[in-house]
Parts: sequence; structure tokens; C-alpha cells
Amino acid sequence: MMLYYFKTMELSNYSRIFKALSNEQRLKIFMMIYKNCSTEKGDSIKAEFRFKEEPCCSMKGGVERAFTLICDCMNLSRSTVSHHFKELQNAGLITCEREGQTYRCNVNEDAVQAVKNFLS
Amino acid sequence: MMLYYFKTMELSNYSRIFKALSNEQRLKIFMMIYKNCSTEKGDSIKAEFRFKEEPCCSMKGGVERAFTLICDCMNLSRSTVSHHFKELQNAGLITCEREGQTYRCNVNEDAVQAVKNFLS
DNA sequence: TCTAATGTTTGACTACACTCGAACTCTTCA
DNA sequence: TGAAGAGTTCGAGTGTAGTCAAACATTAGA
Repeated sequence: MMLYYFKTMELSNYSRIFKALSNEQRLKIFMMIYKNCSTEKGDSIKAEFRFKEEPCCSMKGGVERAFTLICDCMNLSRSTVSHHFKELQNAGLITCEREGQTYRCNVNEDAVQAVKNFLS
Repeated sequence: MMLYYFKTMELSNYSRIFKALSNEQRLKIFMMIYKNCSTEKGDSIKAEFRFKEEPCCSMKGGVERAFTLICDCMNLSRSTVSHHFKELQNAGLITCEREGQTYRCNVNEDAVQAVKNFLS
């Protein structure tokens, strides 16, 4: 299920996004992906959001090996991490794809924009 | 319990704010207060966020009679509305005060600013 | 082909969230 | 002083969320 965002988003879509970000572990997962995706410009990533094993990958087409890197950083079982990834996807915040054993994550820019526009 | 916000807010505070906004009813309550508080400039309020009985009050020092107005608009019991107000207060999103029978609500601008700065 | 690594799904457990009605406290007004 | 109005607190019921371990599926490499 993917949501599409328009200029004025429905309240229910906002609450869905906020629900996805309401769990601290999940928020951290999202921030790690977000920060690492938007670092082409070379901003340094705050230690809190850095993957342990860095530099992890090329960020151009999304974060590679995101799942494994996050499992290593956070003290959570793989099934739990899988669940959190799914929640972030269902809220439309990220997209994930596998090609063979390569798991690549991307932030959905429309959703990011919607969050930025909220209250503005 | 009141939270104070600084330039770089803790992740846990963000997740607390998002949790408060993750329930659709509560998000709507917040938006009604927010929109009605920031309307001194005279922007018209979207029908969705308008109190039924309008104009309800003077907005200078916050929304007056917010509790009653919201009970009238939303199909929720007073105890439920009370609970939602408390959650919004605990997250630091609004402040409420009673003077006699006057219940006045205000949006916490620091929290609003924090949300606006998130991801920016 | 066998094995190890990577992620998913399922089932279970615990904790917390949303909601209501009922009983309560204050305040105001008759 | 009594009654009505406004909001809170409490207890209970139902549902959902977060987590894990175990079993599974798929892929890569030996």
C-alpha cells in the first residue's frame, strides 16, 4: 500500500505518518535512513544517526544494506526491525526494494515535504 | 509536566509529540486549537477545523471555551475529550488554564516551531 | 548441492491506548 | 441553599502495538 501526497493532505494521512514516527525506535530508524539518504551534499551526520559501520554504501539510489546496518546498530530482533520497516512503508515514508540480496531503502520525498508543510 | 524545547530537540521528545498527533481525533482537536489561535491575521479557517458555533471567542489570549466547543463538534464523551486535552498538554503542544468556569487553551509556539524544524 | 546469511511470517505475550459511563468537585446562577 | 453546568477521575472493556523466538523462503557462495 502506497500513499500519494498532494498539496493539501488529508488529516488521516497525517495521523498515519505521525503514528509511524511515534515509536522512538522507529523514528530513529527513519532518521538514519533519512539522514544517510540526503547526504550527497556532504553534510556530516550526527553521531546518533550514523550507522556503526561507515561509510556503508553509495547513497545515490538509496541506502544499501539498510536492514542489516540497522539490525547491527539497534538492539532489536530482525523480526522487529522487519515490522518497523513495514510500518514506515505503509505510512508512505520510505520505499524498500530487494534485488537479490541487496536491500535498498529510499525516503519518499513527497511524504517528507508533507511533514515539512504541516503547520506551515 | 511541561517540556521545554531547544534548538536541537531530543528524539524522544519528537516521538512524544508525534504520538500525541498520531490519533486522528486528537490531531483534529489540536488543529482546531492551532488554527483558531493563529487567526489574528484573519486567515479564513478551513471548514474542517472550524468550531460549529463561530465566532466563538476572542483569540488573543488563546481559545476560550475550547473544551465545550470541541465536545459539541466531535462525537466524543467529555471524559474522552478531557483525556485528549491532557495528552496534548503532556506532549507540550498546548497549555490550558481555567479561571472559574472559563477554560482557555493556547498553542505552545516552541513545540510548533520544533515540529516545523523537524526534517529541515 | 550444502550451508550460511538475509529477510519474512506466524503465534504468542505483555503493555498500552481509546473509549465510555458513573461518580465526583467546583463554580455559577436562580 | 439547591440545581445545573463544566471538567476530572476512576474503573472497565476492547482493541492495537511492540517485541521476541521459531519456522520458513530466498539468495549467494563454497
